[in-house]
Amino acid sequence: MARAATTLDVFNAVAEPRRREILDVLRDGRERAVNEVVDAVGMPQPSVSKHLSVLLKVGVVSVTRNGQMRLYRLNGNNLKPVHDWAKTFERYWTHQLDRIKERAEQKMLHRRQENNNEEG
Amino acid sequence: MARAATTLDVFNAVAEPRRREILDVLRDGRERAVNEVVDAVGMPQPSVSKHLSVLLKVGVVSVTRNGQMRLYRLNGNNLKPVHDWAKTFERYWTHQLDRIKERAEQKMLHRRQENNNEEG
DNA sequence: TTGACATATTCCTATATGGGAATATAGTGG
DNA sequence: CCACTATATTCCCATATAGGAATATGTCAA
Repeated sequence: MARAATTLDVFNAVAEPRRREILDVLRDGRERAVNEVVDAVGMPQPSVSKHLSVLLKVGVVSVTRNGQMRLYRLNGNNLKPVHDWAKTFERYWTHQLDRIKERAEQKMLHRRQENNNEEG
Repeated sequence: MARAATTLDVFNAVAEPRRREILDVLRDGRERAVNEVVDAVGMPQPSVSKHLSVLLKVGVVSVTRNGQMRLYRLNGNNLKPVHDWAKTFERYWTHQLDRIKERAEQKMLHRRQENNNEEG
């Protein structure tokens, strides 16, 4: 099997830096025409359209027609799974001192185990 | 250009569900031999080794030799960028009521604008 | 050395890009 | 209908998988 489709889920969709850039532009919640996004990120229009298409498929943005323009708006709540997952590792950077302490303790433990092995 | 390498950054590395599964197993911070991970996730050993290799390259795990075993340990703080980025969209799910209110207000605004356009 | 165990690596293949260029589609105003 | 603007789509191609199978590498134990 090859790599999963970028349109499979949010994790795959936001793995692409350009797409995160686009989402950053839309972060304020205001809807924007494709060309506004193009100007903001400085990528070719077809690229932006393609990326927006991926983001649309995973539901991270929604689109509305307005004349000849298509207004894209962020659907931020669909990024929650990414946040939630990453948050389960929060203690690794929140309680840095605790972690350092833990690691030191584990090292001590290992030393003891190794000594035991050598002795046994 | 093709899709970016999974070893390019953390976002690409954790886009793969199997790798997130492996990280979940290591989340408690205890180091584990490859076979322990294999038993925990129920994937073929070569797959696990490959995934661990990717995770190692982006620095999300570290490895230590112990006899014929290799003990992998989570390096959780390297997941912080993912958390930090996702967190910038936090208001979309934290202040749900506020968001609903905002959207309602934007709709009103649009209606007014449309009316203005029709009138003008 | 030999056998068993733990891991990593190699091969192979189907698949999914992402970018650039060119083009198609569609709505607007005249 | 025509020129113009805004977007989407199509083509083509180099590249990077992820999985399965088979195999190599490394280590321990007797």
